[in-house]
Amino acid sequence: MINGNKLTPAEWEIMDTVWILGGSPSVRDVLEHAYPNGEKAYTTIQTLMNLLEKKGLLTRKKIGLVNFYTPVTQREDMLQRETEHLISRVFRGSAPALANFLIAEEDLSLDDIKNIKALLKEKEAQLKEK
Amino acid sequence: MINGNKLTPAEWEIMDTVWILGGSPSVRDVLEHAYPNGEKAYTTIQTLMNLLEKKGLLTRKKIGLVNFYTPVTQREDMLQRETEHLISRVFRGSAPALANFLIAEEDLSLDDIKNIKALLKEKEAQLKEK
DNA sequence: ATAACTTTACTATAACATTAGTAGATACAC
DNA sequence: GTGTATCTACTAATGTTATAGTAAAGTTAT
Repeated sequence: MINGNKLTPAEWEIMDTVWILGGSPSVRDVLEHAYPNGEKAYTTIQTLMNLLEKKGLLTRKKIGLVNFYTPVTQREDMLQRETEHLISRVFRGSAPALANFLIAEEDLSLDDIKNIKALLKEKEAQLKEK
Repeated sequence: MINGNKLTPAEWEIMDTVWILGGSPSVRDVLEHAYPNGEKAYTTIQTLMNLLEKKGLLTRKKIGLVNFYTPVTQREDMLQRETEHLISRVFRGSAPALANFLIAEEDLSLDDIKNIKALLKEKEAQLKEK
């Protein structure tokens, strides 16, 4: 979990791009992938990525002139973190409440439901095993 | 959905307290419920609640000396808004992805699973009906 | 070896979020 | 009716996030 720093929206966009690109992208890599039409300045991304290094979410290594940034966590860790944040803040700490809400309010197809059911079955078996 | 303004954490705390209290609480009501040990100053809450009025999330009505603030939206609208925000930002727009993650990664009890199954069954019936 | 380009490090600024102080009005207890 | 407390409206200070400019250094193509 690295540390308690919450990712800001701009930071999340950067991290997500880094994860999508995979490996150790440079500032330019991220810029071109995330903002292909110059929506943000090169130096903006640079500043943010250096900030993310300071926060411990990226490490960087200079090769020749260029810095390459490697993510410290997996994207999955962030899913966890963000989901738990939603649950605690909005669903008052209840994961089932979020699950219920999802099923009741979000558009799920019959296929989706089938998948979820299968997953539940698995999970159930797992739990009973103990 | 009122408008595009995203609730900040401090604002969310206020709104949540207003919803919990129900009706049309005053600044003092919110302060005492949310920060019973003087964690924040009266005027801080006041400022925030007036801001929330400006943003269109609360309306206020002065009775005698005191302002009473009424929420414009239901808490459920916010659940929706926040959940969809998470889905789009973190789960790349896929509600089923969040559902899967929830089941796989969050601690659900056998009872929880039973409940979810029941809900799914209902939803399924609903979908097939059409 | 110089001009054009890229990258870095550093700095600046603007916007937004958070917190709270102060002055003046009103209410109330006595 | 005067003192105490409460509330409002207004304003200010501080912190955080987001954006980008500039100067200097490295790279490359001619």
